[in-house]
Amino acid sequence: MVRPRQPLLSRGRIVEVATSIVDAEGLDALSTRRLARELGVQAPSLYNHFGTKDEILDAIGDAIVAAVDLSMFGREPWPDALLAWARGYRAAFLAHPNVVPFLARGPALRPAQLRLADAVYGALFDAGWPPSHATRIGATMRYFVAGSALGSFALGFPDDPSVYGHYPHLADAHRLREHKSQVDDGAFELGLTTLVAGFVALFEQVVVTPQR
Amino acid sequence: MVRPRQPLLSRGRIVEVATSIVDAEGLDALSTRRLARELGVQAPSLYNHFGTKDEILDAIGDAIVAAVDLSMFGREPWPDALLAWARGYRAAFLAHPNVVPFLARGPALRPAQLRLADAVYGALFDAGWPPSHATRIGATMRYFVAGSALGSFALGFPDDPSVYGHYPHLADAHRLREHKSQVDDGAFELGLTTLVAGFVALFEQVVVTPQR
DNA sequence: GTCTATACGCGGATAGAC
DNA sequence: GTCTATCCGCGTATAGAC
Repeated sequence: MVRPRQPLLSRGRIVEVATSIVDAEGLDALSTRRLARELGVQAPSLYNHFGTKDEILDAIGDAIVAAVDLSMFGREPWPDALLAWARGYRAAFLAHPNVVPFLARGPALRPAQLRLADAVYGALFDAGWPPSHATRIGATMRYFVAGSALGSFALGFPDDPSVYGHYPHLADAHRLREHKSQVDDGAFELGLTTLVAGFVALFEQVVVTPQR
Repeated sequence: MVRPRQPLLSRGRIVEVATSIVDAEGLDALSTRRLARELGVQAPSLYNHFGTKDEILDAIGDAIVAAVDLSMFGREPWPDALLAWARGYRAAFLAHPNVVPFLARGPALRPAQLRLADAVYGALFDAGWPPSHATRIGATMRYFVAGSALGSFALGFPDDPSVYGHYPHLADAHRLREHKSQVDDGAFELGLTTLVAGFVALFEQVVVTPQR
């Protein structure tokens, strides 16, 4: 093969192709050899741009989080901003469901996460929430959004009715898969609106009328 | 080696030792060869009891979920039962934090999950919730508990202050790790009590006074 | 600084003997 | 039901060509 004058690889191109492989065929399909082949290159060449395979996966995760819209913070009242942000955050995860299990592997230095935390925390703080409340509300929201993106609730139930013989209350559970989006989206909206409404009520107690 | 009359292996013993390896050293430390060595056996012998390594991991996950206490359902009013169950569910996950990323891989046929879903859904249905609400409340709770068990919020923030130079609102974020339990437990309790309180209010609207 | 060629050790898994 | 022998793909280290 003729060696081109311009580099064949760049971090951006590697992340792009890696994301498409994971999206199409899952995390296990992403090997360094496979990725290199699709990039027209040999596997060790990747190590000129990333130290390890995990760093490539971290970069994929970072790109996904970086795509989350944060523009509502500071432009809308904090409860509306929280709602819009959470919906966008979940949508960004659901666009790359195969990556989510990797994101669950634990904390990593992903700059986009810090930008996001800064925006959420900052909006709550600027609205008048005490720091400890702002932190906990941000964490609570992340727990909920991450959990809802993590795996479909409906898909956890096989559509074979015979599975449910010994579970008296699950006689209709085999139909959950058919109504996947109603179930999953409905549960997300129920939880989201319940949380934000609760925070609005708490705001009244903690910030607006803190005296007895 | 002398061939023993009694089988050396059983599913239970395999799962037990595999769990201890994962708990002590993480998911990556669990290889079939390592597991076999600790069981006093050669790696391929494991395949007489499990079809793949993933089946072993599924069995670990199932054992963890099976340990979640469900006895409060039917014994306590549904809001109290939900609170107690959610705390126990999270505690069961936090007792085996290294397994959680595997559980995030998606739904699998894990019988203990069905038993759990049956208990939660049944308690809500018996309390008077319409099926669609009972389903969504169960899913919402699972999202939240799974998300909060998935990864510490506090540990996502490095304790090196210099990281936060460009994030105006995160000037004190390097101290989050010190207060890990306050942050993580506090956020869990905030979200949990907010959700259940919201469901109690909704119950009033949907079930107690559905007219007008 | 970027890519190729080669190689090491370990992983999951299978086939067949006992 | 467990063993031995073996296969193949994996992440990645290293050396050297350009």
